[in-house]
Amino acid sequence: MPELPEVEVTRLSVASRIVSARILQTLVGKPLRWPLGCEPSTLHGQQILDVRRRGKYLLIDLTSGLLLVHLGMSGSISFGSALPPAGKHDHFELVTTLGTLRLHDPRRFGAVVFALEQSHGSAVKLLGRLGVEPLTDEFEAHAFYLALKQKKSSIKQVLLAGEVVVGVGNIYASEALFIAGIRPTTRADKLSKPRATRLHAAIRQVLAQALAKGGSTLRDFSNASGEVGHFQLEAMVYDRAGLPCRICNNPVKSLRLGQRSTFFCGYCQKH
DNA sequence: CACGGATCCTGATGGC
DNA sequence: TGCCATCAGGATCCGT
Repeated sequence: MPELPEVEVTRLSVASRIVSARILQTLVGKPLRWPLGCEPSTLHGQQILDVRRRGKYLLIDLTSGLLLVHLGMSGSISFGSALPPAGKHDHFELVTTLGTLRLHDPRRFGAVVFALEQSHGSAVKLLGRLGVEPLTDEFEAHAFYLALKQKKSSIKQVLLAGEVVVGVGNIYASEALFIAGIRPTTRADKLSKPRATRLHAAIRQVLAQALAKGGSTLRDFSNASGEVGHFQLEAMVYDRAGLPCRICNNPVKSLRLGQRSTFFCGYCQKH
């Protein structure tokens, strides 16, 4: 389940190898979350200028326009010059002069969308409401506190919504809230400045650590070279319902918040 | 406007 | 080759 660290690891493992490649052919499989938004032939002959990331989106800059790639829940990218034959869950391929970029996505929550200009077009609307990048200086504790003051839903749902800060998915949201000692159900606008500041630091810590370890979620994840992350993050609370809290030994609790499984320690985390 | 719920999809899992 | 229900998850859309 790709969250920000996994998407960034994917980007790092592809970008340097694919930049400057020219697109020769496009293969489209079963429909993904959104239509491509152009004729595949539009891409042919274009050069790949850069691979960037915004939130959980990969942005592939082309000579004219860009491709937005989202891995959804089950998506992964592989890139190489001798990939195995496409399987039934391989739904998009860019054949280039430097190798083939392939999106494998069994559940098809992912997407590849073309946008002509970064400042126009429907595809770029996907990027319009995204919050700040958590691993840059624009993610700043006081501004984070003020933004939370505007939100009345639970802090966990605010994190997942991605309008305040991007890249925090269901796993890292539970983990960051545990580290900050905050109950997932606490209303965002009720967090004091010190607690918001602690959460700010916890989000950075959790995401940076996962990134440093190669984008290891708790489930399987492999980068675009097919290397599986050996360094499995040890979850403090995620998927540990009923197991002893690693800090206080009280059983980890679980509940559903916004249709999402949520884990916390009733002793270590306060409202 | 802001918030909450439904929704898309398929593989894994567990109950019977 | 057992069948069926449930769950997982990101982000958009729709109803209140």
